[in-house]
Amino acid sequence: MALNHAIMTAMLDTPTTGYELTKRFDTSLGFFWKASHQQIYKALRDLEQQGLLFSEDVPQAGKPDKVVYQLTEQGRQHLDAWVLQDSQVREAKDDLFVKLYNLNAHNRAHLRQELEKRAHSSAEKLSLYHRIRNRRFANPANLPLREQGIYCALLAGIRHCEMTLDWVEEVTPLIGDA
Amino acid sequence: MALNHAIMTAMLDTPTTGYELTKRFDTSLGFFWKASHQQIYKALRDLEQQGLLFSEDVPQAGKPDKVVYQLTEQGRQHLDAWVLQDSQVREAKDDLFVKLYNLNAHNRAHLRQELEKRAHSSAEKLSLYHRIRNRRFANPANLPLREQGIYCALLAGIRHCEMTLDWVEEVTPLIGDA
DNA sequence: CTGAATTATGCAACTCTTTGCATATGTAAA
DNA sequence: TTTACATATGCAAAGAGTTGCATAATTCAG
Repeated sequence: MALNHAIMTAMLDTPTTGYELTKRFDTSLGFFWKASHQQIYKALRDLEQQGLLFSEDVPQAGKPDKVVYQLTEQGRQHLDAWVLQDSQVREAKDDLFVKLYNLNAHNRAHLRQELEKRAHSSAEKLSLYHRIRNRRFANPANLPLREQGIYCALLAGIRHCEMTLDWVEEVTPLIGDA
Repeated sequence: MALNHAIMTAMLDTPTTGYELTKRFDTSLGFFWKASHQQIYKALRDLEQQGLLFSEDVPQAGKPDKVVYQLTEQGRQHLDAWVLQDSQVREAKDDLFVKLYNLNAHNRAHLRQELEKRAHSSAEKLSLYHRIRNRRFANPANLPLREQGIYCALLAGIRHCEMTLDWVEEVTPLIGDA
């Protein structure tokens, strides 16, 4: 159950609320692990019950009150131990490839559009990744080790987007008819 | 529920048993969509109940009897319609990236090993993909359209493996300490 | 003939994810 | 002042996937 570990990872530095996590899971770590707010709030409660997090109710003026969670020492140890476990690769499941197996004259125009959409969203994400790299990783060699790890993940994201763009450019003519 | 569609896709050409599908989901379509035999047999029964497949019991000599499923006309139409729907991109969830966010002096050696393992399995898969390309797609321009679609998917697989190999090579020194 | 492997299928429990619905407070614009 | 938006949290049902267990026929090696 890596969602729990992703959540704990997101809390390594700073105590956080479910709401903030939800937003962060749309960026940064969220590039590699998506989760809905329903999942997150549930996971936070579960993790607290397991003693891996603890929470404080924080009343706020001008906003609804919030619940701030942070890692316990046990949580930190649990996370450390998890990182040292072997990870099994869970292959991506992607509709688009299944659909490509169905390519025919009747759906080729649609599938070309899907490829374009894919390229478009890759291009957008790529430019976001570039902005992050320029802002946060301008001089990667001098970063603390953990930041380097995050940088490695970012580089994977960048490469993935670039690959998708190249691939779409390569295969669009194969699908042809435009 | 794209598993159902993946199964129907795998049956476009030939009637098939759950057992054969299970094996095929370790290759070909299975590169892009994994499923266990428990999932597959269940899905086959469900699809038959929905009228998208129909089955024949085939007694065999020298082996246990089998149940051969094939697409109904309704199933074919359903699949066609599904291909024309917009597909939402379900991002890959990958432990390894979450773990990289936890990089520290204590786990760097382990994470370097994980990267190596990843590179190794990518290299293996890549050589398998190359074999498939040479055997089945030596002259892609002359293939029927549907085969071209399959070829596009294969090219994505190839690029993905290559990307992974390049990425591991790039980031291994960043993790360093070896 | 016994035990292992292959072919062939299935149930049940559990975990994980998605989807739809729900609630409550406060701010800012129309 | 009504409406929309952002903040902040949650329940419940359904769908999808994993894991463990189970069965049964046949072949083949030892």
